[in-house]
Amino acid sequence: MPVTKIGLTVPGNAARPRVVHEEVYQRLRRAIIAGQLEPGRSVSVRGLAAEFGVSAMPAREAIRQLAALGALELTATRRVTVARMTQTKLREIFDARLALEPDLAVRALDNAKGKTGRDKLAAKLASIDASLDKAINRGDSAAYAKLNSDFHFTLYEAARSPVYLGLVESLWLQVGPFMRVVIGRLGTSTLIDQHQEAVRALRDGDKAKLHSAIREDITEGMTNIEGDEI
Amino acid sequence: MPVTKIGLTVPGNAARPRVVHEEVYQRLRRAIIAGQLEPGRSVSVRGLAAEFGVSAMPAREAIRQLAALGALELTATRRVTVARMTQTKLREIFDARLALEPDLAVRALDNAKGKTGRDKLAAKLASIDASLDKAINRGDSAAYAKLNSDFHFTLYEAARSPVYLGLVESLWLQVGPFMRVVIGRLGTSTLIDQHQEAVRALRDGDKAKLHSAIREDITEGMTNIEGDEI
DNA sequence: CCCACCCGAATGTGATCACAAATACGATGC
DNA sequence: GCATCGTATTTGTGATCACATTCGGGTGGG
Repeated sequence: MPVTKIGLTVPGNAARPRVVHEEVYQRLRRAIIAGQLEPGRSVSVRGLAAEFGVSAMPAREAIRQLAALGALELTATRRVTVARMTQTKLREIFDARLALEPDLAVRALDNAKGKTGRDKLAAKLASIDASLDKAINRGDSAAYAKLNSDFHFTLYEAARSPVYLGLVESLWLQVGPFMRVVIGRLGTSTLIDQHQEAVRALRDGDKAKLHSAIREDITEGMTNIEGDEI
Repeated sequence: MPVTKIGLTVPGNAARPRVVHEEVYQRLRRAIIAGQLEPGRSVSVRGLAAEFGVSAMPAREAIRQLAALGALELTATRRVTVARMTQTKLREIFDARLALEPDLAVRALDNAKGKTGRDKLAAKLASIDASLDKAINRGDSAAYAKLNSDFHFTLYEAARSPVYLGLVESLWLQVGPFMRVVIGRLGTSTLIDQHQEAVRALRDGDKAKLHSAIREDITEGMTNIEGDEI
């Protein structure tokens, strides 16, 4: 029976994703990176479809993509869950982040056109960092997680290095859900803000300092978690 | 209605209960890494399904996964092709490889239990390398590409570092198709075998030497390509 | 001879159905 | 009260269909 369901292509819908599965993928991806999904939480095709008000197909494709990137885990019985964390895996992720993200930040600096370009990017980052500080002060760990990812990826996207960016995104997708839990457990009080150092280095065009600031930021996050229960 | 009774679940089936889309994904993935697919070649759902003798669904899922990893490119019109290469992208991939693969090789060394463990792995690698030399001597660029990927991933898989491995696989998936073209164009005569150095370092347990051997191997591949037509 | 147009074939996407396996949960027996 | 079993529900997977869009190839006009 032909149905020809309408409503999928809304007339006023000028939004970027012209396909439904892409929209589902992007929303789920952002939610995971921002730490809005609890590790181990079950993600089902039909459940996701219902939550987004779409049919099963787009949900299946979004899940398949995120599973390929390591954000979702496939259990032995084909069930799909938000990736859980282990000590060794966490160590690996941080090592890989250290190997990639400082370089990516420097690429962003190299890519910024002149002092004005650097200042423009620095201003954007400083704005995010200001909101981040507010989130810290009010102990809002959810907002913290989201703004922290915003800060890093605003910087990284300025590098215009799609390959590197893809690798780093994959790492954040794997660690995102767990970070949310950890931040919520630790509270935000112990977090020292390394971002200002990075913004300053960006303004000054100081590659070495920017590199070490990002490295410090990652290392700090690691030491805060290390030895924690998983 | 009593349906699932004992006996329907095959008792002796300890082998991983594979699913069709997984099988399609693995075969296509291996083909891409080994450089068996020409860049820019169109990959259609129905075409892939027909080639593997399956229906459209498994083909769709395999394509979606490989697209998420950057192995397949989605054109503006939704068509899917094997990823093409650009100079900047190539440079990025090699930089990322340099940032990850030498460390991953050292992890494999660390992970090998004692001298016997290292010798066992080294023997396996030496065996692959011997086949690789034969491929070089007879100018078989297709076999060269496959054996080269076999050598590297045999080493990398021994690291038992799934996160790192996933990142590196993504890089090889992106560069694989292009490597095949380049190797075919250059011929294999100019290729110096850096693998023996790596095998020796592995036997000796010399981390620094292994690190530099892998680094050299990657750099060499890069210099052979650099300035080439893309 | 070349270019634009047009029509049939191919393709991606979404929707829906069938089926087997796994899970959840309540009933049953001890 | 507790363990065990059976049933109902949920779930992943594969298959197939409908439809709009895009591609390819040939034709007609210049």
